[in-house]
Amino acid sequence: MARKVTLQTIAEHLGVSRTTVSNAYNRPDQLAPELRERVLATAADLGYTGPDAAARRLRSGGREAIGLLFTESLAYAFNDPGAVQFLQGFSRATEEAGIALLLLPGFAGRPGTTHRGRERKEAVREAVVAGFCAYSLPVDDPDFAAAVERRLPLVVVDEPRTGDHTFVGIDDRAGGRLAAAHLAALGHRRIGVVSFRTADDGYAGPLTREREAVATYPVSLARLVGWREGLEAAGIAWDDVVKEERVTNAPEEGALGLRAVLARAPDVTAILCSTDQMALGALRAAAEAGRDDLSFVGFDDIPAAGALGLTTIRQPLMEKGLTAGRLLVDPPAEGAPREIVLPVELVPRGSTRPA
Amino acid sequence: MARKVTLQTIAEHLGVSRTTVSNAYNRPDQLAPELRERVLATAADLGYTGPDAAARRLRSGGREAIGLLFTESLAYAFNDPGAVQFLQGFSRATEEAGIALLLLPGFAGRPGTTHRGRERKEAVREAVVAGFCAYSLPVDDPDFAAAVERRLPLVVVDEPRTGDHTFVGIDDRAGGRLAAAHLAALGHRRIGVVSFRTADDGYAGPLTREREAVATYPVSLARLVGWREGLEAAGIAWDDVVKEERVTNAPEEGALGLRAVLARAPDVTAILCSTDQMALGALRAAAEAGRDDLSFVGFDDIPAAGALGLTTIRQPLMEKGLTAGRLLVDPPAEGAPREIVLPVELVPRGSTRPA
DNA sequence: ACTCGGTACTGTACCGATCAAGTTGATCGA
DNA sequence: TCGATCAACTTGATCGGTACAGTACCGAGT
Repeated sequence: MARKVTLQTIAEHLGVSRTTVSNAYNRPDQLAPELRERVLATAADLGYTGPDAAARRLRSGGREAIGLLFTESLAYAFNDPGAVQFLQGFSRATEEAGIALLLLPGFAGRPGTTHRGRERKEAVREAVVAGFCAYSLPVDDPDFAAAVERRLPLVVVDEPRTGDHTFVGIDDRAGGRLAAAHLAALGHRRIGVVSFRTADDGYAGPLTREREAVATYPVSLARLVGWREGLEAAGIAWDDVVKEERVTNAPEEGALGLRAVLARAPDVTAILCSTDQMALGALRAAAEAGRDDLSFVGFDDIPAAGALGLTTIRQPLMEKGLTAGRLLVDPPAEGAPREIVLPVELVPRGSTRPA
Repeated sequence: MARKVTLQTIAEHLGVSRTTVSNAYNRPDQLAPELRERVLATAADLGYTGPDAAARRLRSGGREAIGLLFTESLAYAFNDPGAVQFLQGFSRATEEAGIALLLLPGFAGRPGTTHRGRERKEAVREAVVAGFCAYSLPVDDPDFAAAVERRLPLVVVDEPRTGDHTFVGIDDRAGGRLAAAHLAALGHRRIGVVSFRTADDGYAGPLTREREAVATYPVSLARLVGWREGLEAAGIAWDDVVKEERVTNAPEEGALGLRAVLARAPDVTAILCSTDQMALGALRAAAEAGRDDLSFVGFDDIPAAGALGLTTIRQPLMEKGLTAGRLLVDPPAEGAPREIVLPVELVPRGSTRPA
């Protein structure tokens, strides 16, 4: 294959120096307009794609992008209203600073790749960024480890809350308690739970104590614990609660979860869901099954929750993104890592009624 | 300020060579585990952030990201369901190739920046990417010009369709005709139009022939032309149509547009909207004004359109993204630029009724 | 005793540009 | 006529790494 076209190639073609060619691009006032034209023309001829961005960055610096690491595939993230809201806030922060946003590929990988291939880890190592944001990654995520290794400014959103890194999130446990207390106050005693996955093993089915014990998704777990505390405070035993775990945060999964709960315990009167997305699916599945007597509480308060009257625990999704973004755009001076916990709040709507 | 910490710094501290330190990171098998530990330890001490990504990329290559350029601010894009759907498809393509996605900052800029500052142009020049996708940019966009200058693989989505670059889009004009013909077929004769902006001058108000003439947003214009052709084919004069132009693609703007139309022509029976987002706002405003006699047709078929029963022109948003992404992930061999036009289709729903 | 192979490192060139400090030759004011 | 100024380039160093080709040393095989 022919040698790569560089400034040098063009310089030789024209019998001028590299620097002159460089100036044609970066300092038009430094050379004769006529020569500049010729440089640009031969550059076009030779298929030169302009000064190599990596090289010029090495020499001259320039503001760097911020890398963003998602739980799952990007394609999934864009399907998750919560993630999109987060991105909206986050991008506002980077944008205000004139900084680009590098979305790292998720584990979708190319066909032959294993679950979480090395590709993504490589991508993390190669990313030309000034810092990373890890959005809701499980505790044992190897990509998160790769990001930590880069030793760049790092902000963790939601999980994994290591204590060693700047953190932005909410008090999921308190949110869970609010949701459970709300149902209990309405007189519900037979409760079902549709939970987001607790670990990355693809399991779907009854959520056992054993699974709770080894959970690698702290947010899922914290919500579970919150529910438990809220229910127990009202005298409802956790073991009497019918719990179903599903894999992804999508309406269809919520629907499946609800059906599983109803199959095991047709007498439940209220359902706690890990997320609004799942709750909305469960809501629809309940309607389809003719069970419009059920109450539902979600979590997150995505826009659709308001539109469809879902009672939920609100968390400030956009603000979370904005806060995380700002922490990366100009990282605070050294010191103890900051941990920012944003408030949650119960938003009662039509989906919950007295038992 | 102290000299920047590099491989060299660490090498000197330990009395070993640069290469050895480099190997500690990249080829652990090339040195004694014990030494490697020491290298990593002093690196940590000195606050070394690991081998510089730009430098290593310069020397060793590595797969590069794809840059994405949006119409407006990123924060806005994430608020636009159409853009999000596009992103979903696009990211699936890049992800399958294990490539990262670089979202370039929009013109939100930092406080002191002018409308479309140089910052963004700089960002385009500095972006370490293998190619660009321009998503729905106006014809005179300077950032688009900057991207063209980079002479990297470039795919234009929707606009500006230059003829010189690979293009992915739809036949907006045909879509417009379908929408107009649908209303005409239902017997509507007094029609109102709520249009997305035709130029980047911040204008909002009646959409005149003069503005149509100087439009810099070809998609807006094509939809207008399509409506016109469709209506004229049914014997409705374009000048009799009450047209209002609004700035951004958001529900509130659609609501404002509708109110303006009704103020000028309370006797309209149907409304054509440039986008579903605007149509949904208009729909709500109509309900608020007690005008539930009006028919509405949108454009795009975003998810919410289905949920709220809006008649619309469907375009395959996700597929558009997927197609554009694939064209960038492995660019087709040289040759005439490809122009891919995806199909549109009328989706009749509850928002249109006979006059 | 001598080659052989392997381990653990070193030295130097080079990646593709930009930068700071020259070098030229032409123009110009006094 | 002479030095000063300026426009239009060139030279060599440098950015922070990695690749590649050694070198030095050591234990094993014959």
